[in-house]
Amino acid sequence: MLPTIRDVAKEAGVSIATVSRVMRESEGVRDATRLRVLAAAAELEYTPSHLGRQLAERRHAANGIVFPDLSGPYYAEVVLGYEGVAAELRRSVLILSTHGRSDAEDAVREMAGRCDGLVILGRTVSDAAVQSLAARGTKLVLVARPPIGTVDSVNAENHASARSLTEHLLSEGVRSLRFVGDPVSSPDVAERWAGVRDAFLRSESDRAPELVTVDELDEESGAAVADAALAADDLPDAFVCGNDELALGLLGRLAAAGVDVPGTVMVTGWDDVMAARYAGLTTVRQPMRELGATAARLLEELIVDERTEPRHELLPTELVIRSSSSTSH
Amino acid sequence: MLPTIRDVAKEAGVSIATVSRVMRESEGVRDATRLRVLAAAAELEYTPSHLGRQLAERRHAANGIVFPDLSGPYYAEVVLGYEGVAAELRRSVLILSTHGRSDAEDAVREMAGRCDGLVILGRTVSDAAVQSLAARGTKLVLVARPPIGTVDSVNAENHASARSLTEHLLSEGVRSLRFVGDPVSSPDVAERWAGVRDAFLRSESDRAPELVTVDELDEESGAAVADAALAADDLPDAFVCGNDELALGLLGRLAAAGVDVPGTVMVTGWDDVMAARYAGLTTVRQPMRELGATAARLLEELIVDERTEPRHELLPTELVIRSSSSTSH
DNA sequence: GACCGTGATGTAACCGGTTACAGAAACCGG
DNA sequence: CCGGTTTCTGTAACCGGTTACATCACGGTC
Repeated sequence: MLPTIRDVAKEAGVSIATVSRVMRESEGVRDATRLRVLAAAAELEYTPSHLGRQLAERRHAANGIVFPDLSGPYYAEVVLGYEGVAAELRRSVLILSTHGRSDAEDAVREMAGRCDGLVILGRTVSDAAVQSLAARGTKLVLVARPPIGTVDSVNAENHASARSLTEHLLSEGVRSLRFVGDPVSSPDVAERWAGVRDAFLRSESDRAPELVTVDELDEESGAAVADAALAADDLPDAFVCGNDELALGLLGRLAAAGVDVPGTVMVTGWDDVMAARYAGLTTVRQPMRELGATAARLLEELIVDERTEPRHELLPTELVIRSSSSTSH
Repeated sequence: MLPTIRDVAKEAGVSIATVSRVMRESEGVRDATRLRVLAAAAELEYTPSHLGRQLAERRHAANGIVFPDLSGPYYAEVVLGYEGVAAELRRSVLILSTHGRSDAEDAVREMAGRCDGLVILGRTVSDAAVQSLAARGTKLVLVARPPIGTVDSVNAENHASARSLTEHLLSEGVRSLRFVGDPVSSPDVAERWAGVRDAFLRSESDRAPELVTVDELDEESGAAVADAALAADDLPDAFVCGNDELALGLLGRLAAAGVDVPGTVMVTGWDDVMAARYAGLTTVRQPMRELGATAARLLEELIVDERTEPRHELLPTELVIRSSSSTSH
């Protein structure tokens, strides 16, 4: 059994209140007493229990972050950005992946009970669950998800970059475009699709852009889309994918089939994950770390400053043109 | 203020002990009473406080995982593998990156005070710190780090795959080899370098393998190594890198300089991160997720079963030959 | 020498649960 | 209808800290 504050008090011949004051570095303890307590604490290798302290102070000094499914590089980067700032603020970080689990909302609620605040990435929990957490006073920041009620949010700009991307493709001679993604499960993807469609329709293109819905935003799904298109001998001028992993999967399958990219078909992704650079994939760069870091700062404000008026951050993105959509790169 | 067990007791007209029994689903509560308590709990939207519960039970139902620096894809994967299993076991997961911080050991100790057990990746904390945690009774599992005392460990096999890799390179005609990495800060890298050197020396090669030490195992360092070699006009037949990120950085710079890979120089990495596939990088695949998952299971055994004899797991690896070291791929 | 103010320390209530043990209620057979 | 079980519920101590308030010792002042 680890030593408690009472053991130290007995060892030093003082009361537990004095030990507490010394450990918390409060004022009003005589130097002689302080040294005696410190000596006793060192002797017993005493460290104050977080549990006792947290219960008395009614705070956790810990925040949580919830992310979906078996996150690829995108979420990992966001979480790392978050962790960096949280650690600076001397807060512990709890993570929770809702991967597949049907009891995700329970798990989130459970985590809320261990934290002073929560960051929620994407559509991991229902709007109703977010509302109910907020109603119970849980401090919340949403990332990659549109604001709900008066809950803070951090998002990357999607519309403008969707327009730039589409205009780039049009200027490269693209006349038919197929968007790959799942606008329902990912708010980001929904905005991207809307932005691409609008920009495409605004041009004098002959065909409306198509939408191919996939279940998961991963390489496998991208490969499946490529297979289907190859089997039907139905390739558009460009595949615009909702994220890089879809695009990479698609690209790999097209290359295996000997299709000329970008000659026959162009492919673009979104996020600019590390692999995109090496695959020569045109994409839209998101500040992934910065998304997490910003969320951590907003959450801290909510907890420490008791800020009440909501804030919504929109971080800039950047079109990155590579060889998968351009002959000059 | 959130409702407490006393509020529910008053609302239901019972004692707090009864409420506790109902919430814990203990035996021996009459159905009529149980329903009354559940109704009161629902009415007040009561959820038991983790803090109070944990203090009374003297357990956290949470584990921590410590990883170095601002981890690239490798650590992210290990953490995800860990999280998946921990969540199944209904344990919360705390993460801590020791990135640069000089007070890393304090932070780890702090985290130990919040958890029932800890997984430590790589050389994030000193051997002495590990020993001292173990001595205080903290349940520990080391990953990607050789065993210390009687502390559990999980590692990927390095020697055999280092030999396979080296033999592959020799069979491709490599006569001079330069290893890139930091054997001091990473035990894995140290083993890899030792394995490569041994295998290379055992052949009838004319030159001993060289070692180039870098500060960080990232793309930037790899690029710097390439730059230095190019500037000195001193390219070996093969760069064998301690991880994929070094290799990718190196590869990118060589490609930019118009050097023929694998014709003029071959490049290999380690880990098989996602980007390695798209860069055509020869590497050694590690079961990254499985490393984390195994660590989670070992830790659970330590905590639940009070197992005392240490276990050391060695997970298999696999040589993956791609175009960066082979003309036939 | 009595009085008072100040600063150091101790006492005890409290944070929100769990649980050993005591006590009450319900049930049983005779 | 009574005593003995059995089953349910309540009381109170405890987990390990924090902190408001009481107390006490001490030094200074008149």
